[in-house]
Amino acid sequence: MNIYDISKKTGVSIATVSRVINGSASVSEKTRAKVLAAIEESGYTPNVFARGLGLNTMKTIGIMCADSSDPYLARAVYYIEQDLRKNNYDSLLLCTGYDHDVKVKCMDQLLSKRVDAVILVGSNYVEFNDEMNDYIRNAAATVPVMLVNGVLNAPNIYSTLCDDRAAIYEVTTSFINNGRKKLVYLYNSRSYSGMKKLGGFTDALKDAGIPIKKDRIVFIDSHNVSVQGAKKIVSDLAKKGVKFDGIIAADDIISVGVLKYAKESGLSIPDDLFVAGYNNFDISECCEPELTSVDNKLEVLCRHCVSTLMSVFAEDKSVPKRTVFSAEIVERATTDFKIK
Amino acid sequence: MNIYDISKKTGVSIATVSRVINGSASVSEKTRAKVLAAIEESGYTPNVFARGLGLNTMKTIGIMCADSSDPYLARAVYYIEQDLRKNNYDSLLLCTGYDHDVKVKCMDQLLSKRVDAVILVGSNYVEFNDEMNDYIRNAAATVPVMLVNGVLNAPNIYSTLCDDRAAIYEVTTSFINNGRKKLVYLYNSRSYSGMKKLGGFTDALKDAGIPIKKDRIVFIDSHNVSVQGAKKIVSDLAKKGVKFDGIIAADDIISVGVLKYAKESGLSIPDDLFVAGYNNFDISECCEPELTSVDNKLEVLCRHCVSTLMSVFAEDKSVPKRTVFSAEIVERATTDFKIK
DNA sequence: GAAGTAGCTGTAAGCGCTTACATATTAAGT
DNA sequence: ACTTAATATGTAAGCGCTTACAGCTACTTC
Repeated sequence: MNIYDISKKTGVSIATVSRVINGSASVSEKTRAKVLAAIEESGYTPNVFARGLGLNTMKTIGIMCADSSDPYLARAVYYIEQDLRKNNYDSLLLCTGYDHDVKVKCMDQLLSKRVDAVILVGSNYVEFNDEMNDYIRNAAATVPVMLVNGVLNAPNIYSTLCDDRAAIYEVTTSFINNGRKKLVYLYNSRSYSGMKKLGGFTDALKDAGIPIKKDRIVFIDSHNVSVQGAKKIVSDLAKKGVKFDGIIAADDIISVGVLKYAKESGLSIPDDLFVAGYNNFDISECCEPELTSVDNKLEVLCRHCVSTLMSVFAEDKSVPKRTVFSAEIVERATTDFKIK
Repeated sequence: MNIYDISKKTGVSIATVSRVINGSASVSEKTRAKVLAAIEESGYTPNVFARGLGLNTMKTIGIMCADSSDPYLARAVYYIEQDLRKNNYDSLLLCTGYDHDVKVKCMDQLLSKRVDAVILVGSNYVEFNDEMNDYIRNAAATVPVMLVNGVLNAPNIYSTLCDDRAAIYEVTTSFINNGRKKLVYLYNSRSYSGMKKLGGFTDALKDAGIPIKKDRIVFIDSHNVSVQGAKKIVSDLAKKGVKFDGIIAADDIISVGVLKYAKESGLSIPDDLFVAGYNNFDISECCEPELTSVDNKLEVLCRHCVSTLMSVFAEDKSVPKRTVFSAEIVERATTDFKIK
């Protein structure tokens, strides 16, 4: 069952059938109707490979994310896939992990599949070390590259992101305004966005005239990013004699570890300790007490990313290269911000 | 840059280049090396569309899941994508939602993309009403269909699943053996697997000689499957005068709602109330007290599904049509099973 | 040394579609 | 009725690859 069958069935040439399929103009209404009826009746679907050969596109977008089982990234993938499909694009998903070489390899793989664009989901793709971003710039020479939560200034690269720095700055300032001066920051990513967040924390301290101490800024490597891992790290910190009355974490799961530590060591939250997380996951509502967190507007970012991509495809010249949204602080029971 | 360029560069015909690319035999070592070197040097990648036209496959598998932002399904997608890629297959992801018509449409879309197989992830694809499963059987006429957590007996359909019925039976029996007789079962899916779980619950009651009461078996529709939604449902149940000393839920998130209700109404867990969930999500470790749950071996299922698919591709005649794994009950602080 | 054989390699015919260009049809203007 | 332009359709040349088949070379074997 191919285009020739439809051609025979209707008595028109395959060119006309093709025109109908592609919605091209200059086909008479009568012919169009006849062809569509034949297609409908026979259940014919054009062969995508042949189509791809001719059009050099298969209406497929490559989505790269480090780990689609991460609730944050999973949600992003979901939103993106939904919106892409609404626009008649399919999604080729690659979970790359956090290793740079794997990312590069995956990018090659996507490009070799001739995807129409690549969407990089998550702040971990744009490295702070800019040389490592060459693979993204190279890709952009072939297809548009969309960054969700990452920034890279180069032709054909578009960014949609959330002002993470401002959000952490605000959280930190709220802690300070409520008398919490012994602050600890726990972070798990040295990506562009990870460093921005960290900057938000240190800037807030600076602006409040609080000295920045190295041992209060703790990096947690990926295999310790779990409830138990984070709990142990806070516990170790306390054992080392570090005092704290407020802990801000770059990811909710880390904060939950902090809560578990607090419970175990009899700390009362929020009286003895303020805790805030980031991402506003489901878990921030599941834990006890419920967690103050930063909602970084993932759905907004993702939808905007897709709509931007569609504008790029439409060769809309006024497409913004970078769009920044504001995060929203969702206060729950682990903090008590009297002063705003 | 195409196969002709490589042909020119090496002085062999395109047929030979093609043979090298496809690893076909009967190419001399010398020629092979020369061609590979040229490919390497020029960074040539075969055009997948042309390849697809010739071979009628693009080494792409369609993955359908209702909602990749659901932590359970997200993890499944992750495992499957990983394993598929290890086997040089790419993943075309479609999040279909729970609406039957959308599922059917998505299946068509996948088939029209000429995927090499379809993997349906999640128990919601196989409907208890068997007529509704025709779309799956039809698909299986074209490509192998793999079910993760679903069963359908038809040619070219392969199932990998977990014995959910046995798991719920065991949990329920453990509740009963510990003196909990006023049990409530909360479920959110009438899929094949959902009905099996429910059967596990009722069978356990039957075998223990406990009468089954309708108002203790509560269906929660999808928009109430959330912490707050579940909390309200339990609260309403209590208001209606239903007494309970044990609640078993078909999903962890529902159980967390139960915990929130218990806290609010001053119930002590596990003394006043046993609670068990299902799926053993991250959240079961985040909530307070930590949740007893059923680990249904998702990773095992997914990896087995992919390896089965590879066997199907290899035309291995001894591929099992159905493989059942046992779930594992992970006891945490919301129950206290003295007797096993 | 002729004939047969095994191992490589090349030729060319598709795969099913798109589209530039040529041609046929129709409508409009005089 | 006759030209001109606009519209509708057909023809055929690709797109870049795979692969059946044919052809060539270099060995055997008697």
